[in-house]
Amino acid sequence: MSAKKLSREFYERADVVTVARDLLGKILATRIDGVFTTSLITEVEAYSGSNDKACHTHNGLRTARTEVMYHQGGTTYVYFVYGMHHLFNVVTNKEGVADAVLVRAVQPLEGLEYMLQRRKLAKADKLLTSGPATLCQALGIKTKSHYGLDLLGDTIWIEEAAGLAPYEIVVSTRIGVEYAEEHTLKPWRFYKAGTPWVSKKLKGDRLLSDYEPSDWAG
DNA sequence: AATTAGATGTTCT
DNA sequence: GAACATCTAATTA
Repeated sequence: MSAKKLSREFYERADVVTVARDLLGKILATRIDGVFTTSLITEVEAYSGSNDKACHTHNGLRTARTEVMYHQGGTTYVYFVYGMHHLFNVVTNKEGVADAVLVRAVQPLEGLEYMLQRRKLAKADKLLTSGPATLCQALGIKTKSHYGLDLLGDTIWIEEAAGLAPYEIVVSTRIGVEYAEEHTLKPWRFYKAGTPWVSKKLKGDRLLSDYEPSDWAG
């Protein structure tokens, strides 16, 4: 593989929405429990500490759970929800600013048989890794050992994809944040157009090239 | 095809 | 004690 890890500067950029969009089409690699996997990032959501009621660090909330969101860009933020699921996030922005990108779906590449094994599935369809909790299962990501890791390290990292065909991006509202009031309908979710590796498609989703901010007004 | 219910435990009020 | 960046199986049509 002639792959190149994304730089610290990539993650530390100030606009988390832009970083989220740029993470689409990158390679997410893990070496966990002796198993190497790679996958293509196909769906993401941005969460902003400074202006987003859906974000765990809204209002500067700083607790044991959210601590790593304040670390430098390129750190992993893995947390446990609903009593049974782990979700994987990429911390962005500079140290002290708590933004993150939730990875919601990936397309399996290498290590497919191990992903199937971990998910106890027989076939590699979208059930395998389309959804923030299922992809963590498939990749072996767990809160305890994978919280606060450096993405420039060698357990979980993200690479530039080589020779990727051009693709369009879909803009959408985020999933499962109905409690976030005026931020519920913000267009901060992105996925690769046409791919089956997406958790959900919503009415109102639009190609980025056709997107008008007024589409989500009101 | 679309909707609903139940599982489960950590975190924050 | 309530809420939770979810998934799956079961139910309704």
